[in-house]
Amino acid sequence: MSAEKKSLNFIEQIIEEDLQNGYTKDQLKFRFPPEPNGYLHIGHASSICLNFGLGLKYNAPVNLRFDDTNPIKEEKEFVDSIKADVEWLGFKWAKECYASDYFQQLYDWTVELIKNGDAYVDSQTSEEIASQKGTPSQPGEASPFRERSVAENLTLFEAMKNGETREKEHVVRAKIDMASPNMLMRDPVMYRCLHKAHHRTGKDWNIYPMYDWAHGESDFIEQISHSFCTLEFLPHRELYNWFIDKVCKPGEFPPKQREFARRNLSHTVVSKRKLAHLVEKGIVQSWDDPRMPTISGLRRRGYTPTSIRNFADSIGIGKRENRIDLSHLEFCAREDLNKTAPRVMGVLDPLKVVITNYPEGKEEWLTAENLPAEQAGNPEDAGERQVPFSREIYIEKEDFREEANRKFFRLKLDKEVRLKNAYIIKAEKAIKDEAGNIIEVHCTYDEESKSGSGTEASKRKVKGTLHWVSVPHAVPAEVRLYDRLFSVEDPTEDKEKDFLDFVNPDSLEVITAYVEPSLKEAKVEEAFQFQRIGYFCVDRDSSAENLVFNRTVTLRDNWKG
RNA sequence: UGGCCUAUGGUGUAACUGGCAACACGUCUGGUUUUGGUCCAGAAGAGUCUAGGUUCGAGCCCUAGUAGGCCAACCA
Repeated sequence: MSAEKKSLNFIEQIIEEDLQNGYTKDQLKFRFPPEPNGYLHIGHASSICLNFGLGLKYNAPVNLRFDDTNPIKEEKEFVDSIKADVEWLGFKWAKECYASDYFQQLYDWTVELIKNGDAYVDSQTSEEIASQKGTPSQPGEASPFRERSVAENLTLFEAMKNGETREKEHVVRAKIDMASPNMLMRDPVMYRCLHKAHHRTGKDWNIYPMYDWAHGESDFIEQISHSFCTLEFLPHRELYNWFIDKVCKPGEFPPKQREFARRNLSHTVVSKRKLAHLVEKGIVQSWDDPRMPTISGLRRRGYTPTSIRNFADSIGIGKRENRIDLSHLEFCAREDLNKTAPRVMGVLDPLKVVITNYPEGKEEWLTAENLPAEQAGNPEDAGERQVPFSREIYIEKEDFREEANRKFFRLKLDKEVRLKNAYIIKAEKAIKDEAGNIIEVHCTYDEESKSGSGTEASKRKVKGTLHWVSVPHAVPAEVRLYDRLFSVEDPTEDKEKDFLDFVNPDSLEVITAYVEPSLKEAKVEEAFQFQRIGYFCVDRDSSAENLVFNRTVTLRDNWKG
């Protein structure tokens, strides 16, 4: 527990001020209100962490509320994926709510509004309504139906509700101000007729409320104290308050909406519509493709809940346009994985090494620790394992050069290098094919130099240490090397071009690697550090016969070789 | 022919009711290291969009510009 006071973001400042100006702590209540029409992405993660984080900080309830007012776009599949994502991130909601739970209440309130002359049924086409709306700089004009009698409005509204009117024939509008500088106040539509089954209410309703006439009221019904949304809803605030004012009786508690800037990430897109496009076009395979910035994609890529929460917390919350560099997300992945991911050895691009003075047919099982001492809080827990060693091993092709300057800490002719957890070897000869490519390296090993043996030879300082895998014991594995999905920081910046023009053609490379046999036991989603290479996790496509690993992120690499 | 929001190192956030710009990522040095990882030590990098004003003093307040964003879906 650190008592040091962290500076508050502007959202927390608002809450603190409210707490000083009359709000009590038990009035505090938040919500995360996704529309179930797609998968959650890293931007939503920010919002989830904000709202649930506030809940944790103030010990206040946080509802998970599905904004399901549009049956044309919404599906149960998305409800389920959203719940799974929020849970996976590690948050618990107080209540699972649905805007559709409030359809009756919304209907009753609308009847009241009509009776009070605050709403009316408009029987024009959407085009007519749009043309009367005016422009941001010119006032709109009133609908010819604006002064319809209360009785007629009520009759029509009832008919709409009962499905006795056609879709598009009528809408209900709030009667506010056609000259308002805020376009949203120019008699916004509250209800439209949709003869479409809803994923929860079935065929009960033929009218569905619009966002503005549902969201604030849902907040009010649930007695949410602070309703946080992204900046594009700022102009909606006036309407939000107008509606709340109509339903909130004296003594009742009106929620307040406040807005923050959505988070953008470099080299990707953070928009449900664009992400859906990537899936539909087959540019990625699914919503949870490991290249997707969706929560399910990041999960499959190997990101941990902790890493995502740390990311959200560390980028903070603000009101200005932003684009967080991908390297910051990657840092968060490494930071967490470094502490927890067992170290293993795998060779991505193999070069065979024959240790000529090692007896043919001999094999040894050497001890390797799963986590370096400095990472293993309790070394007992991390444990150690045995890795097989033999006369023929694979090393990484790039780890051998016939000659190189002294900055090259790896294997070169006539020089020594340490094999991690094993022996010190010296390169004697490079074997080449007719084209001159090195296809094999012959080495000798120092039998006395075995790691952990405690001999003088084992303690010798050699500058380089290489990872390796014994050839006869090597397990082939499919490894999916992922890179940024887009080759530019902001694929949407160039308005002349389609964002798809900037897709990185090399965002996925599939290779066969050779890994140590202990990995045969690896379970789906388990994360490992392939030493000297990066963090990898077991993909859900993996099986005992065909291991599949996803590269989450490479290790940081300071070598400018 | 409008209204609203925003403007701090390369990036993202800070700077309590005005008191000589901080933290993280990234970059660069050096040390440690059986991972060119981790860890440790250090450095460079903004004088806070511009111009005025208020003030003993302004990134914070005021005015006017400039730039970017949002607003005219029976979407959310």
